[in-house]
Amino acid sequence: MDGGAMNIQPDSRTRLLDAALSVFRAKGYNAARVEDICAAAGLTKGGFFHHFRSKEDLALKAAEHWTSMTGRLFEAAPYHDLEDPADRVLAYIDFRKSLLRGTLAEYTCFVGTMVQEVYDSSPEIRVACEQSIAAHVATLLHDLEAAKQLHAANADWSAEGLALHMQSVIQGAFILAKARNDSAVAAESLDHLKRYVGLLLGRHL
Amino acid sequence: MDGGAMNIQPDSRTRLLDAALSVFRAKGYNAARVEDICAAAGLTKGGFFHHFRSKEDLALKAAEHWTSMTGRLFEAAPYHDLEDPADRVLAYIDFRKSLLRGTLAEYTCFVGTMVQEVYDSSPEIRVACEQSIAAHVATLLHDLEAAKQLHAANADWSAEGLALHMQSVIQGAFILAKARNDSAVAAESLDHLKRYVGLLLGRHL
DNA sequence: GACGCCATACCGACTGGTTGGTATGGTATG
DNA sequence: CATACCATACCAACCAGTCGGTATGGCGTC
Repeated sequence: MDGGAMNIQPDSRTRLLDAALSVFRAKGYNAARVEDICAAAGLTKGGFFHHFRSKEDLALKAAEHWTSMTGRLFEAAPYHDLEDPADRVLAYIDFRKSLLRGTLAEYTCFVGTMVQEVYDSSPEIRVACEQSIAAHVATLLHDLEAAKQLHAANADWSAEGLALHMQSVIQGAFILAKARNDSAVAAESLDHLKRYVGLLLGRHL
Repeated sequence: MDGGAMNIQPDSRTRLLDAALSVFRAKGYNAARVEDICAAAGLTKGGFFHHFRSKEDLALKAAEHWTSMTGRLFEAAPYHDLEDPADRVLAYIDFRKSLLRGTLAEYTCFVGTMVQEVYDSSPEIRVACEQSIAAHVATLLHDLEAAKQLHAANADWSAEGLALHMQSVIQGAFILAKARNDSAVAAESLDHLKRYVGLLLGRHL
């Protein structure tokens, strides 16, 4: 009977992790107070420190949480069905573009936001963010390698380098969107990215 | 006699602004303490609050300072000498790549770093960062428009959109470099950017 | 099935260090 | 002596983390 589906809410620990994702993305790591996260999760500080040793510990676990959340999201995305790996890569960009909905804190990247703030002050968080990005790059890499093999086998760029460049563009698009308070600039940047990848893979303008 | 060239150091206000640039870039806006900046400038808090009303006021002035510093840097850069505007744009990217030297805090973008942290909590700082980016984009725009006119007059992209995309890539490259603690990934991303811009402007691979 | 026992989960008051900002006074210069 | 500039000393608010205590529920035992 325990742990059944009758509970409307996820358990407290998961609520804290979800709250960490949204509060850190909205206010940044340092400006976010532990009690902000507690309030968003419907708990008090006593409960928080029952689940996590420290705020930094929360950040580390939240990065893992982010990795598995986004992992499931992209695993379930429709672009995997296409036959040509180049089409899958281009459809991945379209999918990223379709995610640019709602507020900035809702669609921007948790680890990208956090790592820029703490890359120098918390090596552990930096590594956690690096690994999260690496895990996402890895999911792209197979399609990208297959697409290169098929359409640009002898080109002088590597699939991994291009996958990283794609992440650069996406992360940078978020920064521009934040600076201009407008998601349109991010969408335009993804259009350019799609055109570039298309050119590299033999698609015309 | 005042303000003459005999002083080895710039005046205190300028030292505080310079210190703000480096300390904010290394630690982030929120984690940076006023006294950190004072120490870096060789002053105490009393002196700081003689020149700036608040930490936020400093951030606003530092963004303007950043704009004029980088404005001079790019104005003096060698890429303006090239005849073809497309070559100037490509040489701009090379120049950006040549700046990827030293520590991350030394070469990353001040306003890009700051805006990601405070875009939601301080509208004034966000606008200051937006304007700084816009000013830099404007310096690129003339060359880019001329290059488009010359080499891709009928293409279905705009010079301004491409200039913004270039900034996206650069900002994103900084994030990846921070996450991986390695500037090589940023350089590779700029290589991709150069190839893309080259393709749009009729340069081959 | 009542009881003792213990682990998990959570609350909320408290603390000790930190930090943005202030008050005040000293000194150099014109 | 007025003003600009800057140091020392200080304050009040804030906040991560602690701690004593409570509620709940599972589990073995008689």
